[in-house]
Amino acid sequence: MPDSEQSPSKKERILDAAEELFALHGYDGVTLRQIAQQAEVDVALASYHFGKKRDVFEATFLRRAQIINDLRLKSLQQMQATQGDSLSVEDIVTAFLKPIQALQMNANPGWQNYCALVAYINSSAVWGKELMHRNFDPLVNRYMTALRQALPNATPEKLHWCYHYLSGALTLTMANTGRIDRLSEGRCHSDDFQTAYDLMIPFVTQGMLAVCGD
Amino acid sequence: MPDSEQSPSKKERILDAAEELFALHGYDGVTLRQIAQQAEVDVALASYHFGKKRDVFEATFLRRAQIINDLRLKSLQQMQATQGDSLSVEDIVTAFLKPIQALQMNANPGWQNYCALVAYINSSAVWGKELMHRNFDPLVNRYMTALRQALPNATPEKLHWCYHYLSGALTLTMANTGRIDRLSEGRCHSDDFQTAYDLMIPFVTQGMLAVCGD
DNA sequence: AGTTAAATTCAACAGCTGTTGAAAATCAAG
DNA sequence: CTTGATTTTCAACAGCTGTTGAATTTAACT
Repeated sequence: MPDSEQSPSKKERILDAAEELFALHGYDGVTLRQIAQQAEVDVALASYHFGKKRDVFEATFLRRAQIINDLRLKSLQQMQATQGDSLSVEDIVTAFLKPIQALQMNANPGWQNYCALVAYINSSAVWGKELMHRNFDPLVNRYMTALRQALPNATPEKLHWCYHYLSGALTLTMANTGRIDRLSEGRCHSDDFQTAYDLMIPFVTQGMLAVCGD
Repeated sequence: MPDSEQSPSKKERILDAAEELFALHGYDGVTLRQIAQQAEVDVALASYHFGKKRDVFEATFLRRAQIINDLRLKSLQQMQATQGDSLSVEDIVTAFLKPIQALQMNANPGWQNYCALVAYINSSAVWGKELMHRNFDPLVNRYMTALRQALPNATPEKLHWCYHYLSGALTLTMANTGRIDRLSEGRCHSDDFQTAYDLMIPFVTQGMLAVCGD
């Protein structure tokens, strides 16, 4: 049963609605009834398909997580194929950020909502971080390995803190909160992902070299 | 009526409890009854003192906002007094980050909770950002002015994006989520603010110079 | 068409939510 | 102590919450 060119099933509509609402208001700021209403579906259907409310949230998170991981893995491998086996810091940072930039510039609004959802989970202090650890950290460790090779004199501690800063800048950008629009009085736009990521690459690259370089 | 060396009033206990719980679970993840229970106070007292639930949240946010602004303003002025009128990028970044580092390393746990609360608001996509704009952006603009002088060839757009990256790295650090502990398998600690901010300064400084330097 | 399973809705539940008006307690001042 | 104001509690409200079991519709297959 091909699902291309086909209106999304009710099950998928529930995840679409959950994706948007959870990203905007967080886990506790959304009710199953709001999700059902936006998906034009009965309240009980979410429980039937996914179980408890937390399972709805997890299903929303898991639906696209593997796709992002695959894109980022391919991005790193392709960079290694074209640039040789020893990558520069800029190569690694570029490989890490470009897939996210492409997703957020995508016409499909689902990916924008999903990126904001991941940002919400990443900056959440409670149970959400366990989801991040299980689903994203294995891939992040591949990038950490590449960084260790590009910066052989750096301590693991410094490398992790540098990734932490990258993660923070990336998270706030993915969250797409509109803060920069206000602060810059309209000169910058939260959804100008072209500029956001193109400038983030040299920023993070030189930051890492400053902290971890020889 | 002096309030030093005096056990905190019930009104203050409510704000202390709200500070901790809102920082941990977000606005919708906390009920007035939970706040009242932690403050060992009746439910209705929060409404009596502050009004609606949103007013409790705003009061929690406003209680310490001006103190942070004053500290940061003094920090910038002191840097200008000692370093002369033309500050380096590193001076400005240092003046911006050091007060927060001091607050989070403070023995008073209230400030740690408050820093996490500010991080929550800053990465929230909804009404919270208005609070940030009104209470923090005036001070941030003073720092932006200093940065414009230190980087005269940078466009305002690039400068704002650089501050955005700084803000992201800072927000994730203030949030103190424990993510870095997991990813680094115990090598780094979210609450090692000494290392966190000492490394953030060169990271952000060189990032800004790379994007906005000549 | 008939049968079986899956998908979807309906109806209802016990429990919790923010909020408020009245009662009670505490405090300040004469 | 009496008075009046402020603070704190009590009790209750209407409305919303997640969840579930039964009923109904839709789909799949013979």
